[in-house]
Formats: sequence, C-alpha cells, structure tokens
Amino acid sequence: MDSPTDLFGDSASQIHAFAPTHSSTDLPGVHPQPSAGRPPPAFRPPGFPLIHHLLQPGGTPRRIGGQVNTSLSTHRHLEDRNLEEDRGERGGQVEQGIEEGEEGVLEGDDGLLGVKKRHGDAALAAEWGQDVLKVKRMKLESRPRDGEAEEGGRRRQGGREGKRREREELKEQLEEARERLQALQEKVWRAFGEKHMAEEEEERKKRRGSNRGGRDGGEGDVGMMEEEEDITEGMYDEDDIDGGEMEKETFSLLSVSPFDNFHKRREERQKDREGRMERGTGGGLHLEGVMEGAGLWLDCGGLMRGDWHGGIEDEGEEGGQKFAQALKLELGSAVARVIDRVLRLYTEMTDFAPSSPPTAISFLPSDAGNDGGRERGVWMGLLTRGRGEEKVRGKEEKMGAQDGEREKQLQKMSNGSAQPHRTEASDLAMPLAVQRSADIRKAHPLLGPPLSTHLNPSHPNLSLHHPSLPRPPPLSHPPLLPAASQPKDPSSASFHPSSSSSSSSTSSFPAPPPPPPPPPPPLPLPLLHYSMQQLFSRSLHHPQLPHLTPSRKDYLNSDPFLEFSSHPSAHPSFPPLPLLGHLDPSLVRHAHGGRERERGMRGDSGMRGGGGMDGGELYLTGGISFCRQRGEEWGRDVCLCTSVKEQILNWPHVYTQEGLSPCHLKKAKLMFFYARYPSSNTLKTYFPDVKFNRCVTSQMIKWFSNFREFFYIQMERFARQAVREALAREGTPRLGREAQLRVGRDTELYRILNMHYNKSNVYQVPERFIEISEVALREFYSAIWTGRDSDPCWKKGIYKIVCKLDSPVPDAFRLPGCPVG
DNA sequence: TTTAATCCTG
DNA sequence: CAGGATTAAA
Repeated sequence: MDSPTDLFGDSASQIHAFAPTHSSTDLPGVHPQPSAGRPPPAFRPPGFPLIHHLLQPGGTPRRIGGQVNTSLSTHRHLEDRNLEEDRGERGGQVEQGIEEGEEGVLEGDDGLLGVKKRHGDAALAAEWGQDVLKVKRMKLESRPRDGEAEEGGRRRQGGREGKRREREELKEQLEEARERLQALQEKVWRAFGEKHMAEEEEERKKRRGSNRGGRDGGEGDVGMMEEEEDITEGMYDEDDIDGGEMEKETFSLLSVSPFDNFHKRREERQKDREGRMERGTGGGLHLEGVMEGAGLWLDCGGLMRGDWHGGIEDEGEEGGQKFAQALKLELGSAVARVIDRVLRLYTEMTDFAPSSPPTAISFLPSDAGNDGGRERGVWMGLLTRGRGEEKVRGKEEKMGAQDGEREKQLQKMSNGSAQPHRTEASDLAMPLAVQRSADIRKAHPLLGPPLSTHLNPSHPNLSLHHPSLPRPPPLSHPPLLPAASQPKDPSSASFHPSSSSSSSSTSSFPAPPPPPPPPPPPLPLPLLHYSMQQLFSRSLHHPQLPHLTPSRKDYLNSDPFLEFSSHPSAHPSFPPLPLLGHLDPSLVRHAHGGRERERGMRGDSGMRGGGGMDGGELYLTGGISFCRQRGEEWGRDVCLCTSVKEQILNWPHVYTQEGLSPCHLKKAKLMFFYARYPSSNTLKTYFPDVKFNRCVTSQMIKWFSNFREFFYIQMERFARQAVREALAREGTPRLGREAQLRVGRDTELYRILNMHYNKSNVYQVPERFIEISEVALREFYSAIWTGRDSDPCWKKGIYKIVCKLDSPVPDAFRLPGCPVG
C-alpha cells in the first residue's frame, strides 16, 4: 500500500507483471494514454487524475504523484513507440503516422461514442470479449503463482472452460450497451441543434461509406472523429474549467460509482483496440492488452478488486458476467451523466442568460414621486449632494431618477467581482464562510467580538437579507421599534418638544412591550467579516454558471492572492492569510486597499466610515471602512461593492457596534428635526447601539454638520428666491415676503427638507421643525434683504439663532434602531 | 493643543 | 456625505 505500484495489485507478481514500466518495445500494441498525447489545455484524460486517487482504498495522495508520473513516463515511451510503429508499418508516412497517432489519442478519448462509430461491426465485441477473458485469465494464472506472472502472456490458453459461452454473453451485453450508447448519443446530437444535426447526417453517411469501404477506414474516419472531438472535448473542457464541480462529482463517484473511473479507463482501452485494428494488428492476444486490462481492473479500486477476486474464487464465469453487468450499468449511468452535463451546459448557455440570474437583485424603478430632479437640475451642488446620498440609501429608499446610476454601479460591481473568477466561490466558499464566520471572529482578534456580544435575535427588525432571499419591497421595512413604543401621533407625541420627553417616556419608554420574537436569522450575516459578506455578494450577483467557471489554478495563481500570501503585513487591517486561505482568494483582491479596484470604488460613494478599534481590534464597521486606530493612524478603506455596502449597511444594527450604518444615518437625520446642534453626549444618549469612540463621534458630528449645511443652503436659496420674487413685485415686498417665507407642508422647501432628512417618508416631520425652518428662512431673507450677506460672517448670527432653537429629542430615539412615525 | 464648526471640494 | 483646510473657541 505504500508503493505506487499498489495500483497494479497487491501481489508481487502482479506488480511485476503489470507495472506500466515496460519499455516501448515491450508494448507494441498499447496505445498511449491520453494525458500525454496532447497539450494540457486541449485535453485531460477524463477522470483519471482527478478521480483515480480517490478511488484508491487508501486514498493516499502519494499515489497521485506516482500514478501520474508513471503514466506520463509510460506515455512518453508509448509516443515513441507510436512513432516507431508508424515508421515500420507505414513506411515513409512518418509524419502522417504521428499525426494519426495523435488523432487516435484524441479521438479515442472521447470514449465509447467514438468507439462505436469506429467499430460499427461485431469485431469490436469479439475483441473486447477476448480482452476481458485475457485479463481474467491473467489474473487467474498470476495469482496462484506468484513469481510467474511474467509468463502470463504465454499462458493465455488457460481457463478455456465456458469460454465460448462467455464470449457470446459478452457479445450480447456489449451490443446492448452499444445500442444504449447510440441512443444516448443521438440525444446529444439533437441537443446540439440543427447545426450538429446536419453534421450528424454527414457523419452517418461517412460512417456508412467507411463501413462499406472496409477496414482501411482512413480519411473518412479522421474527419468524422474530428467532429466527435468537438463535443467530447467540450465536455472535458468543462471538466477542466469547472474544477469545483468536478471535484464534487469526484466525491460522489467515490461513494457511488467506482465504475466510472473504470468506464473512462475502458474508453482508453477501446481506443487501443481501435488503434490496433486500424493498423491491422487487432485480434491477437497481446500481452500489453492483458496488462492494460489488469491495470484497468485494479485501477478501479477496492470494489472492482473485490469483485475481481470474488470472480476468481467463486466461478470464473460469474466474474465475466459481473463484469458485463456492471459494465452495462455503469456505461449507461456514466454516459447519461455526461449527456446530462452537456445538456445542462448548453441549456445554461442558451437559456440561462447571465443577465437574469434568479438571485440577482432587481432594482425595479419605484415611484418617482420623490425624485426631486427639478431641484437638482437647478442647483448643481444640491445635485451632487442628493445623488451622493442616494447611493448609500437603504433598499427601502426610493430610487427615483437614480435607477440608471444605481444600475450602472451594480453592473460595475458585478463586473468587477466577476472579472477574475466568477462563481466558484459562491458555491464552494459560501457555506464555508457561513460555517466559519463565528469561529473566525471568535478565533481572531481582528475580526471583532464574538457573536454573543452582538446578536440580539429578539429584535423585531432583524431582517437579514441573505442573497438567496428576495429583497423586501421598498417601504416594506418593518418598524424598527415596537408599535406601542412609537408615538402614534407624531404631531402630538413627538413633535412638541416640551411634552415629548415626558409624555413619550410615560407611554412607551423604557419598557416597550416585547414583540413576538422573530425567527432566528438563518445566517449571522451582519456578524460576518466583510470578506464573508463579499462571498454572499458574489453569490448574489453571480449564480452558478459552470461553463463560465475558470480553472481553479487560475485564481490560485492570481497575483493578489500570492501577493497577499507573501505580504500579509502589507494589509494590517486584514486578517492574515490562514483565515482567508479558506475563502475565495478573490476576496483577497478586495482586501487590497489602495489598488486600482479601490480607486475605482472609492468614488462610488458610500459612506466611509466609522470604524474603530479598541486596542487595535478590527470590527466590521457600518461605514464599510476598517479603521485601525493606532495613535492617529487610520486604516485604509476597504473596497466593497455597492451592493455589499447596501447589504451590510442596511442590516439593522441591533447590536452595540462600532461604526455607523445607514440606519444610524437615517436616525440622525430624523434627529435633526429636533436637534440641529446636538452635543456628543446627546448623540451618545440617542445612539445606545453605537459604541462611540473618537472616530464615530467625529463622523456623527460631521453628519450633523452636513445636515446643517444642507439646511442652511436650502434656507439661503429659498430666501434669495423670495427676495428676488419680492423685488420682482416692486412696491409690495412686504406682502410677497409673507407669502414666500412660509414652510408649510405644501411648500417646495418642505418637500426638499423632508426628502433629505426623511427620505423614506415614514416619519412625520414635526411641526416644530417647520417653525424653525421658517425662522431660519426669514432670518436669511432679512439678512439678504438688508444686504447683510455682504458680510463674510453674515450667517453666523443666523446660526446662533437656529442653535438656540434646538428641541429635546423624543425618547423614542433612545432606543436602538430607527424610529418611525 | 485639542476640538469643533464652517467652507470648499469631490 | 466625506475629506481637507481654515478658523475659532476651549
């Protein structure tokens, strides 16, 4: 078992007799194994390198190398042998002989389909039956006489009892199998459509002609085989490409069908038969055929070996029957499997357009009632601001006129993540990520606190958006607070600042009725490291397209992967490679902050944010960024795709987390209705689910600074507009002012403000805010009207006035999540 | 010096 | 909305 030669049996004689170390001259009739008959990209022997080692009883990896090396070296000999043989048999047509030898390799490997065509008569059946018997006899003779196995070739006349009957049975079996194969093959042809149908017709003609023409076959066969190669090679190319699937299939085969390997090996053998027959040497009992057959058997692993021994020890005839039955079954299943794969391949390529993945997010245009495009068109600054915000708005936000842009972003993201490797991670790594997420976070200090500190499964708004789940429709966001805890009438409960604190606290806070516990989240996605989330994003946007899956070695050799492997320290804010090594290596590409991908994404929007670390720990931050707080140093931003941002940021943060999410942003905007100048303590009070640090505090203060900026810009803008209109109505500025300086709920200014701070419109704008807005508007109007705006500091007075108008924030804001109402 | 607000820019 | 620069206050 410790030697690669175990492949060829467990007895020393078998090892000696069947080891494929014969020189080329020893194997005049053996066709080269396919793996070396062609450059790797064009062909790989189906199942042999991938499956074989798994079929070994021990499954020890060393066998792989031994087997491969052996086969390769044997191959080289065989190729040489082919050359010599061609020289000897075809005289001066050396080059042609080589070429056809190659053809034989290629065509023979496409398996029974090709075999059938090239051997449309009973000669194959006879030949095959002979080979089976040869193998069997070889086993029978070599086993009891260890040490004499090398003479097996000379003892080919032994065990002739029942031989004829066996041959007849095997002939029948073979004919059955061939009929099935033919039917299946015709299915394949039909699946390829009219183009291939035409080729099929042509091929049939050729075959008929070839059969009529006798055994010299020749040119017509070559042409025909080339057509076959188109298909089978495509099938095997799929294997090459779809390493993951191949691997899965390998595992299934390991437990289900060791005959599959046998089947594929048998294809090779059939091809050898063909080669010999074409050369006019078929029919004889050659030692190489026996040895190969033995190798074939033994390569099939324990099951086959057991069957073989059973056949020996019980009755020789049953062995043959077993073989025939098993062959029949396995041929059918294996070919059917291949056909299924081909059909699936083609149906996916034709019907399963990548543009319509079932799990892809579809940003359907929502109602355009909140577009606000007019304002944006007028004010460029507002345009950019408005757009910038919408890029990070949650899914429940209305798209308005930004659908196209978001679609572009989505597409860009999609392209970006799909560029190097498309789907394999989504299939292979996603469950891994799910399984490992908790452990990783627990195990690695850079990945944040353990789950238990975050998870709050009882929160009603713990709606996790697994990529496989459909996104909730816009505005279907469930309330973030228990219904009873929210002011039913915002105008009374939360609008009046004087009563809000007392009344709301008595009604709902701090003991909201316990909502019915929602079902636990299927996946702790919010707790995943962003790389995990990236996996989900990839799976979200790139459903399985096996025909697009690149070879595994492609991404294993991808530069970012190796680069990161070599220099993990270059990315201090990223987990070390051992963790990522189990993930899709393309994730590492995303971890390369400051590279071209990031440069492309940074401008995309989003809020960067607020992440922070205590003691150098790394957390998933609501603002996407990873912040490494070491002294004053901030970590580089980590690139995330827009949809990932949305997924991450829109997860309700019911945990105390570092960093700010869009929910926090939304809440802050609603808070702006009450407090334009909140202190940091106020913020800490009303964001209990945020673990404040310097970074987060600064970001939130910056938020309010931006809110104020927008607010004052609007005030100034409408004030100036009122002044212009007043001046237009010469003589009656006073009346115009009264008519203009109003911020009712029916005014454009109100609509803009509501759109900005309450975009989802789920919160009733407090009347007090409208009053304060009117105050600010009039102050601006007054300053502009009186010409004070010529003073560079003319706004400061207005700021001071507005600052004094802050109201207490309703207690509902003290709860985590976003208040609605 | 630190903090924060504003202004400006992207 | 964030970052940078500037300014002013603590």
